[in-house]
Amino acid sequence: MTTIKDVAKYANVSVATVSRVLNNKGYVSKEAETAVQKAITDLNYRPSAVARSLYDKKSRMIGLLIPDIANPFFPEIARGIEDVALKAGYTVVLCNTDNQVKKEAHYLNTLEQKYVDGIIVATGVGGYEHYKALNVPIVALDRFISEHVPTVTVENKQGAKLATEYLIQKGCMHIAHLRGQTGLVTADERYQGFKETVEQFGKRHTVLETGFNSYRAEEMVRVLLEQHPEVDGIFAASDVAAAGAMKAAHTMKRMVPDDLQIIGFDGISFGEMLSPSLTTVKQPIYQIGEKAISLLIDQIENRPIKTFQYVFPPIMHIRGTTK
Amino acid sequence: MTTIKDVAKYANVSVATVSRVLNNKGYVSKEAETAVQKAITDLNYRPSAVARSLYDKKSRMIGLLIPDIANPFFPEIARGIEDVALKAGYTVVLCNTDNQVKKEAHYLNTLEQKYVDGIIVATGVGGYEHYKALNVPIVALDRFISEHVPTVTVENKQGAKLATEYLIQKGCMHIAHLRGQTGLVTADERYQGFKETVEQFGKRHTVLETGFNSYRAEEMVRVLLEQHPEVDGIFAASDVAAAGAMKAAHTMKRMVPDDLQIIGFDGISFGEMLSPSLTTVKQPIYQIGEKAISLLIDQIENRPIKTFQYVFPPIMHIRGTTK
DNA sequence: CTGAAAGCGCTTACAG
DNA sequence: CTGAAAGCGCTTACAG
Repeated sequence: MTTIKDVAKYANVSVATVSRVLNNKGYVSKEAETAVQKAITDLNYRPSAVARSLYDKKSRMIGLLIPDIANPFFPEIARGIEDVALKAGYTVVLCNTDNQVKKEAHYLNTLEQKYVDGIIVATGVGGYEHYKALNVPIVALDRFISEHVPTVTVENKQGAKLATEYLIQKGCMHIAHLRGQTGLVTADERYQGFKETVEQFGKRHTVLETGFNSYRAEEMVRVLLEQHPEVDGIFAASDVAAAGAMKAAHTMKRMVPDDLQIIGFDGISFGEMLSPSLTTVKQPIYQIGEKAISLLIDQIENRPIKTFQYVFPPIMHIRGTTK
Repeated sequence: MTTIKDVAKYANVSVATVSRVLNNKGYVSKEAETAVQKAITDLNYRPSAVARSLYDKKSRMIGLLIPDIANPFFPEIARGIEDVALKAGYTVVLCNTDNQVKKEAHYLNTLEQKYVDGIIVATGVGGYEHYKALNVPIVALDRFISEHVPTVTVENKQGAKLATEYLIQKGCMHIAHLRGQTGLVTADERYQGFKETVEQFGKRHTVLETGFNSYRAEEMVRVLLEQHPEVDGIFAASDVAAAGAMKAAHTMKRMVPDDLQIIGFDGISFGEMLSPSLTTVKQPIYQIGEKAISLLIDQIENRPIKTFQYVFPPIMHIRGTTK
C-alpha cells in the first residue's frame, strides 16, 4: 500500500504539503502541487479513508436500519437513499433488524464504533432514549421517534380514506379490510381511515388482521368469501396482502374487478405485474427514501433543517382491479 | 467520547493493559482485569473500530456490488449475505452499480480506501484485471471473473432444459422463449438450454428478446399471441418476464394453464403471489448468497477453500401456470 | 504481569 | 509557501 509518506518522498516535499494538495487547502506553490500530483498518479496513491476518519471522526458512511430488505417495500427505499448518498459522497451500510431489539442494538453499537455520520431508522423497536444516547444524527422513516428527530412518513389515514371512498363510489356494498398487525402505527392509521369512511357512509364492512402477509391474506380471504359471498370490495393495507386476496378470488372463481374489486396500499413495483394490475394507494417510495437521506445529510453537514415532519401524500393509482 | 486513555486512567493501569483485556490477549492479573472491566462499564466505553482498522488494516466490513437492489432477485441474495455476515461479525456495504463501469470503479475505490475486508461482485462489468488490482479477496456471484476467483452460480442451461422438457411433456407444441439480453451470460446459457431441448424434440419454437423486463415481455407476448395464437407454451428466462407474459395472456383472454402454459426462472417470492402462482425454475437464491459470503469470509480469515466453482442445481417448482 | 514507546496514515496548528 | 511535530485511538513488540 502506498501512503502519504511515499508520495512525499517521491515528490520531495513533506507530508504536510501532500496533505495540502490532497485537500486543496492552505498555500502550496505551483511546482510543489504538480510534483505531488505526478507522484500521486505515478504511485497510484489513494489516501486512507480510515486514517482520515480517525482524525476527524467522520466516515462518510451512513447506516440504514430496516426490518428486512427482502420485504418488497424496502429495496426501493434503499435505492432512493443510496442514489442520493452516492451523489453526496456517502456510502450505505445495510442493516436488517427483523424488528428485533437485540439486532438493532448490535447494529447501533457497531455503527457508532465505525464513526458513521448518520443513521436512518426505518425499523420499529427502540424508543427515543435508545437513539438519543447515540451521538449521531438520525432520521426516522415510516415511523415516529420524537419531535426532535426529523421524520418522513406518509398520510396513511388519508390514503386509506381515498381507497375506501373509491370502492364505495364504484358501488361496493360490503367491504373487507385486510389490516396490518395491531400496534404497528402505519397499520393502525390505515385501519382508522378505513373505519371512519365505511362508518361515515354506513357501509357494511369486515376487518381481517392478515398482517402484511400474502399467504395469510389468501387463506383468510378465501374463508371470508365462502362465508360472505356478498363481499364485493377489499381494501388491503399492503399490496402484498392484496395479492393474496387476488389469489383467493382466483381460486374462488370470483371475477376481478367485475365481481370483486380490490385495492392495495404501497405501490410496490410488482403490483403492476399482477393480472389484472393492482389498483393501489401509492406511496412515493423512492422519494421518501430520497427525502430521508437528504434530511440526514443536512444534519450531518450542519445545514439547518426547516421542518421536522415530512408527510407525503399518497396517490391513488387506478389500475385493473377496480371498475 | 471516552477513549482507552480514559479507561486506563480510571482503572489506574496503562492503556496497554486495557488493550490486553479488550482483546483477551497477553497476561493480565485478575485485579487489573476486574478494574478495567469496571472502568469499561462505568464509563460506557466502546473501542473505536476506526483506530483498530488503522492499525490492522481490517474493517470487518464487506462490500456488496449488485446492479440494482430494486431488482427483485437481489434483496433475497443480500439477505442471505447479511445474515451470515452478521453472525460472523461483519457488516455489509450496499453498492448499486447499474452495471455501469463508472459506478463500479467508484465503489471499488471507495471500498478499498475504507479497508473493506472483501467484496462480493454480482455485477457484470469489469474484467479480471479490474479486480485483481484490488488487494482484497473477492467472490463472484452469478457471473464468472476468473478461475482464481471463487464463483457461485446456478446451472442455467440445465434449468432451462428442465423447464422446456416439462412444457413438452405437458403437451406444448409451439413454445416461445422470452430470453434475457444477448451477451449476458446467464441469459445466453438459459437460451442455449431452451434451444437444444426444442431442437432435440423437434418442436416449433419462437425466441423473443424481452430482457428481464416485465413490461416489454407483456408487449411482445401480446403481439406474439396475436400473430401466433397456436403458441401454447412460454418459457421465460426470468419470473419478471413470466409475469409480463401472464398479463398478456390475461388481456388476450387466454386461459393459463389450460390454454397456455408458462414457466419462469428465478423463484423470487412474488412468483408465488401471482394468480395462478407461477411455475418456475427456482434458484436457491438465499443459499447462493450464503455460499458467496461464506467463501468470502473463508478467504478473509485465511481458511483454505477447496473448490473455486460452486454451481447450484436449480429446481423446478411446479405451481399453477402449468398443467 | 505491566508500562513506555513506536507506529498505523492521516490533518492541522505552529514556526519559520 | 513549507516542514517538524503533535495528535486522532488503538495494538503490539520490547524491557523490565
